[in-house]
Amino acid sequence: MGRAPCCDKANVKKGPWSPEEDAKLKEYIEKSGTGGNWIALPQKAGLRRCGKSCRLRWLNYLRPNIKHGDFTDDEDSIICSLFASIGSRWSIIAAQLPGRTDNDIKNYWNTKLKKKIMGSHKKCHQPSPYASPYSGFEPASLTSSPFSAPSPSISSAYHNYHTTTQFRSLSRYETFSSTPPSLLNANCSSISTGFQEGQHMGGSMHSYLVQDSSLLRFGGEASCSSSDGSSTNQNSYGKEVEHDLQNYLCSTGVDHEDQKIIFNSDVTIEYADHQKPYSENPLDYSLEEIKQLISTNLCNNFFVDENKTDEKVAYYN
DNA sequence: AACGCTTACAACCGCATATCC
DNA sequence: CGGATATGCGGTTGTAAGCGT
Repeated sequence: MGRAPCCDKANVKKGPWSPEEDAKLKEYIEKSGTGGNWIALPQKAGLRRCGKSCRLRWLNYLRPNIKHGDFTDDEDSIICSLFASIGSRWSIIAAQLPGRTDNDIKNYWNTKLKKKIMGSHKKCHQPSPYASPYSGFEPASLTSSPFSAPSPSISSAYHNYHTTTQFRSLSRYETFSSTPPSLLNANCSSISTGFQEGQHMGGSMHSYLVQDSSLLRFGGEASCSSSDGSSTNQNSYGKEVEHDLQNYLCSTGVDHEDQKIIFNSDVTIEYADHQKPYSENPLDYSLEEIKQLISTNLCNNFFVDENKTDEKVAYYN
C-alpha cells in the first residue's frame, strides 16, 4: 500500500497566483503552519491548488524574510564564485545567501548575471589541440556531485586526449567512485604520492586512476594560466593534493597499510611551470579567475553532449 | 496606437531521492 | 522489503511589462 494520490489534477488551478490566493495561503501557514504535509494543505486552506504549487509559492514568494529586488555586489560575487566552483546547484548557492531563494538566484543568473560577468568573454576561445576541453575546470554538468567521477563516455574521451598514469597499487581497488574537489581541480601535470619538491615539467599530462574501463581524474591542467611562469605555492599545493589523496583513501576505506603502499609508489607530482593552481576555496577566486572558469564552463558545455564525443575525439586526434 | 521583440520573473515539469504504508 | 507517493531540485516554459519602431 502506498500513499493517497497527491491531488485531483483535473480540479486544481494553474497559472499565476491571485492576491486572494496569496492571502489565504499566507494566513493559513502563519496560523497553522504547514503541518509537514503540503499535499493536504491547500484543501485545509481553502485553495484549489496543488500542494506542490503551494509549497513553491510559499518558499519562493510569501515566506517571511524573502529578499526581493536587486542583488548586491557581494551577492553577485558569491554567486559567481560558487557557480564557478560547483555549477548550477542553486539550492546550495541559495543557502549562502540569506533571504534569497534558489529560484531567484537561478533566474538572476540566467537573465542578468551571466551576461554581466561574461561581458568581456563574448567569444569562446577554441581550446588548444593539446589541451583537455575540460582543462582546469570540471564542468558541473559532468558530475552529479562535486565528488563524482566523470561518466564513462566522458572518461573515454579523456582517455583519447591524454597520457594516463596508472597507479599500480590502486588498481586492485574496485570501488572508487568519488574524487575530492581539490584533486579534481588539481593543476599538476601528474599526481604524486612521493612528492618531490622543485620538480617541474613543461608538458601537459593529466593523471588518472585507471580502473577497468573507468577513469578517475586526479589531475587537470588549467586553460587559464599565469603567463609570467610563476610557480607560486605549487609545492604547497602539491602537498594539499597529497593530503587530499590521503583523506580520500581514508574515506573510501583503504586501510593504513595499503595507504603506505600507495604513498610509497614512485609516481611524482610534477607541475607544468606555467601553471598556477586555482584556489580550493571558491570564495577565494579572483574576478578574472571566475570569468575564466565560467567562460571555460560555458564553452565546454558543447562538449558535454555525449553525441559529440566521437566527433571531438576525432578533432583532437 | 499597434505591433513585434526583449527581458524579467513566476510557475510548471520531470526526475531523483526520501519517506511512508 | 517493495511499491507508491511526497518532497526537493534544476531545467524549462509562460507571460506580463518595457521598449523601440
